[in-house]
Amino acid sequence: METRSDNRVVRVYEALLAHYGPQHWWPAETPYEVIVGTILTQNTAWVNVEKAIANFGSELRPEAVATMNPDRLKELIRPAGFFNQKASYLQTVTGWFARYGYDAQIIRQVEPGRLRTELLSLRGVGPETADSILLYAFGFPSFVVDAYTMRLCARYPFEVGKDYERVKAFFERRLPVSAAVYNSLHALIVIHAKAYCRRKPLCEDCPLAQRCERQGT
DNA sequence: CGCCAGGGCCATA
DNA sequence: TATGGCCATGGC
Repeated sequence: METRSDNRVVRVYEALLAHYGPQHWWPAETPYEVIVGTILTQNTAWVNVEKAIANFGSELRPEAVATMNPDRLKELIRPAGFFNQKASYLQTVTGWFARYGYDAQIIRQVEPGRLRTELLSLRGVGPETADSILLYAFGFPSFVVDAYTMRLCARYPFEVGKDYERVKAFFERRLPVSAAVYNSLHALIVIHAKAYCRRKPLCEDCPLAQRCERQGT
């Protein structure tokens, strides 16, 4: 098991960075908006999340969502799909945020492992959502693994299984402990997947073409 | 039309 | 541990 001596992950990162340019996520104004986005985007196209986010108007604040009528909340997030469960999930994670006074600065003082455990205990927050909140809402160096990351691993190929925690550790062991790097690489993986996923011609110019067995998808 | 998107929960074996 | 059904909308 190579780790630091294994720079394949860094090479992929550098190739994607050179091809697509620096990425800075998450598209949101506040940490709470990131949290809302992580729930709404679960198995959902981002364009639909944007519609739902827009419906909130000035009520995209934890204080407003916490006390909002569930039926009204469902109506606001309807475009994002799965609105029955997601309305419940949103109020649950908002309740978690309330434990810290809705204060991102306070949360940033807490040990991230403890926050991760708390988040994972919430109904509606799985590993990807928890890591997205830690990384993109609060800036902790917690690498996010999503379906695109799994595909990259399978096709590049990186020989790591499909267990979430194993894949997460695989990347974290091979990258500098840096929220900026984790943020950038996850964003690049998604950008890359969107660019090449399900394209007919398949990528002659794919930045990973040298090693990627089956380009595209 | 059918497919699926920046998942997660739950029941079943 | 590991599948499979389920949730729901909108773009293509």
